[in-house]
Amino acid sequence: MEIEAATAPKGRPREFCVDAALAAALRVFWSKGYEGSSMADLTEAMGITKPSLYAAFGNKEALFNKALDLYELEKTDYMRAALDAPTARGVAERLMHGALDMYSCPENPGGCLGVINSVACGAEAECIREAVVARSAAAKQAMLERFTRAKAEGDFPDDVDPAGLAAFLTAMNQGMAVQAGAGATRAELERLVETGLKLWPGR
Amino acid sequence: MEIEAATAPKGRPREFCVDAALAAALRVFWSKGYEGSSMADLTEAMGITKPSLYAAFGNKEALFNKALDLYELEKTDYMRAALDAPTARGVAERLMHGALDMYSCPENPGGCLGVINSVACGAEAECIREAVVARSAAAKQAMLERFTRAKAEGDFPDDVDPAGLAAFLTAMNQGMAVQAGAGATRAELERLVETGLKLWPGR
DNA sequence: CGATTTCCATAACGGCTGGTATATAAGTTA
DNA sequence: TAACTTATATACCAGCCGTTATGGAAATCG
Repeated sequence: MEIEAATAPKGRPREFCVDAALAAALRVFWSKGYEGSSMADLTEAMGITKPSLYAAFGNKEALFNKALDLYELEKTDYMRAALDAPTARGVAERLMHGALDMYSCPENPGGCLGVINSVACGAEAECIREAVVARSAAAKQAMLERFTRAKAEGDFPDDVDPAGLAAFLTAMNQGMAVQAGAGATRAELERLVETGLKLWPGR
Repeated sequence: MEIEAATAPKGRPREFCVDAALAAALRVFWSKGYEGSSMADLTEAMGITKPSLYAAFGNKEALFNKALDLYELEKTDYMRAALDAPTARGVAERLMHGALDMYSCPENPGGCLGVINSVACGAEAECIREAVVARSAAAKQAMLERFTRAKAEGDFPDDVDPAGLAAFLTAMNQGMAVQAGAGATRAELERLVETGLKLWPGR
């Protein structure tokens, strides 16, 4: 019956924290990409051995997908929050500033996990790529819907279309990610954001 | 003495065309990235065996650098041409349309060789990454100088700075590359370019 | 012609890849 | 205590990685 949380894990309890290990794995994937991260890199960073990793997470691909879930959960929630801004300009501001904070946070690896793993890869990582691309497509779709509403509400002129604006904002985010991954300083990214917002239509 | 071109290659002549093989190698690197391209992939696409490859090009890294030279030479010369446009807006137009044509040409692999290999990689490909990043930094620097001149010539308002504009255009290019690599259609990229040019300051 | 030089093809190298089989340690339940 | 269940540690697997040694084929030079 056991309605309460399972208080009796029958066998020997594991000696490591699954969440902490997953967070460590995320950092590795984030800085080296899926293909560039070897199992040796991962186990060393996670502080566990290979059998423990396989028992807890399945395999490398499953581990990546769980790391991707974690990434979306705690690293890109600024995106969801941004879409709640009252105006299209507010959305753009929150989105760019959120990206800026994330990409220039010294505790994070440079760049964006999604961009890193969606550009190109060998044959065996193709399914990873597809998974990542699908997620970013969903994000772009949400932006498109938000801007369609914004246009109906008169947030920007008639001669700019919502799809173009969504693609534009996505491109700015991706460009920031690439430049951050290439070693751009926070000041440089700030200039980029400032320029992008200066060019943003309306207000 | 031999002032004329060497007409007497002493030993057995090679049976393949070096330029064609290099072009084939470029396509592989361009679609799979440096790490994702195995020697087997390369030799198969180039139609030669591994010893021939090593004799003609050195090793994988040297082959990549030569492919990168070829890429810059014949795939990104639109960038150099763009900087010669009479106005900053002309530069932006040529740059974006040039990128659009290249990224949506069905004969090319999707994406940008530079972006693909500058985002992240394992330890052994770090030197490749640095080489690619250095080149794109040079391109950005050329753009910065062009826009500094443009500002002096009054091509755009005082409240936008040349560095920001260079970073912005670079970001647009990188965003297009990422989206093209993720499977965006030409129509989608056209919308992105159109929007970007609509937001461009002045005129 | 013979000698020399270079290229091609086969096959192998050590090392690393992601993934496991086996044995032992560390807990719980009875 | 004995029986059971699960985690850990070591060692290992087949397969691929980039790279190279070896042996023979094809050209020019003397």
